[in-house]
Amino acid sequence: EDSPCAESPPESAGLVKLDDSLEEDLLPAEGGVQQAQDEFFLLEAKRGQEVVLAISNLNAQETEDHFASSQPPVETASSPKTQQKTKGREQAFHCDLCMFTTARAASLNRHVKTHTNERPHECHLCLKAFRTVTLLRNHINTHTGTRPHKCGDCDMAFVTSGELIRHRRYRHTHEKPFKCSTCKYASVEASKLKRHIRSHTGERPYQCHLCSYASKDTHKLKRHMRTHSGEKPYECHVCHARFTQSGTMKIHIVQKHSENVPKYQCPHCATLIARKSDLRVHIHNLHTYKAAGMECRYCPAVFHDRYGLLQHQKTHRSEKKFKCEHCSYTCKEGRRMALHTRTHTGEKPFACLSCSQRFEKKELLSAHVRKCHAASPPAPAVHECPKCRKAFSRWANMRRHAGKCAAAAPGAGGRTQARMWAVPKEPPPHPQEAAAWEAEEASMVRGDQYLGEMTPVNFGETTAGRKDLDGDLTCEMVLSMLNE
DNA sequence: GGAGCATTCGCCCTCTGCTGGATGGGC
DNA sequence: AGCCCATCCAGCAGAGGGCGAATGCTCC
Ligand SMILES: [Zn+2]
Ligand SMILES: [Zn+2]
Ligand SMILES: [Zn+2]
Ligand SMILES: [Zn+2]
Ligand SMILES: [Zn+2]
Repeated sequence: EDSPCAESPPESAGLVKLDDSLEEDLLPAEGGVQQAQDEFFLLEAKRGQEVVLAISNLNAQETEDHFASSQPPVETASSPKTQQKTKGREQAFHCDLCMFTTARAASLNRHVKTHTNERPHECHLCLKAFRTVTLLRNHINTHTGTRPHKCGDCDMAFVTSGELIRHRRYRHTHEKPFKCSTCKYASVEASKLKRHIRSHTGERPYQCHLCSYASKDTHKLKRHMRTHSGEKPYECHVCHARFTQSGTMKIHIVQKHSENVPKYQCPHCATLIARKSDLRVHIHNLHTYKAAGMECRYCPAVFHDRYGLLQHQKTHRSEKKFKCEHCSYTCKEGRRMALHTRTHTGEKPFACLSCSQRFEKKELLSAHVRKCHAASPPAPAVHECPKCRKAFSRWANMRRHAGKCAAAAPGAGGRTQARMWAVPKEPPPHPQEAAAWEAEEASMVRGDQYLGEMTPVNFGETTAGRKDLDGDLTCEMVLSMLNE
């Protein structure tokens, strides 16, 4: 019901960015294999084992999840969970109505009640019913707003003690008992570690039934489904444009409906660019060393970065070195002068194949063909990348893509089909997006030296201008400045 | 049989970053 | 009069954080 049309709650105020990620002194990869044994082992040895086993258990646990969940997102794994209760000699108790199995009769009895929906304890305020009085009491507390377990460090309060403990770990103590055995990630909840481990294994258990996409968690699949349904749940409250994701709308509002829009300053030229990723594109296209030199259009000078080339070419602006010997026409390019000379010589190199008329310029010929020999007018004009066969509506955009496509799949021989979500067989170590940032060849500028510096600059402003960008102005700070 | 924990499920949020269509100015 | 291309922009997927509630389990 509450359509997420409006702003996000000012939740991000207390956004403690990284800071305390001082990365300790744990040795990185090699020493980190077993780094998990620390004081936690002493306190909770049992859970420590679970954590260490997390990766190898993942598959079995996952199939269990599918059994347990009401609608399994993927039907593929009908793998048996037979082995799990074979530990004891006592026989297992099976539920007749579902796959539930347990070693204790009492547990089975309790479980069966979940099928019968037997809920003797009814709320007198909303008529909802519950299995036990504890659950009823907790429910009534949500009506009355009584949350007996209050946090001592903030003003939040909770119905159960477990919720309070978890809250304090998230917000105050930052205790993260579940540690990844292959990297430094740690989480408050086991499910978060499980989700994280999928980024190591590449496992994607949640398969879209309409396309080849599969995701690593349910929310991403749900979000993906909007690409099939066309649903756009988020609406800009100013111009009523709609968006598929909240973050996209947020960027829209900042960029279109607020003044003093934050910009990112290129560290190599005066260009200001609205989006950080576009600044990356800018740096990649204009400030990256190209082994093959590029020659100035007007003189023999050669450059290895496009920005230098463009700057240089501007210095030719007022020159007119080429003068037509038949008229007063002047220009600065020999190539262009050659075209002009045709107007005097009458040369018409472009012939129409249909009617043998000849034209002096290519544009004239194509205009003629359009007008006189228009067979099928529209011709949607699909341009295909020669390397990956992906189709583009515009030639220029295809070229832009093809340039990267070469670098992206160097040895693949040219058959990197569109973008397959089939589970990668050999999982990438840790597909951090920042990796794509590397320039393919020796770049004039080393990529990593920007990542920390690309802070937006607020301009058109008195003191917050571009000089005091001494590294500490984060995007969040700028945005909060804009909000008042 | 509860009470009182722990564990799991489910939902929703934010931040991040790349991609390619669209646009507009320069040549 | 077009082409090129740098930038704008929305689409969309990546990772992770936080909470409410159901379910499981152990002990009394
Ligand atoms: Zn608190
Ligand atoms: Zn990890
Ligand atoms: Zn799909
Ligand atoms: Zn708007
Ligand atoms: Zn620049």
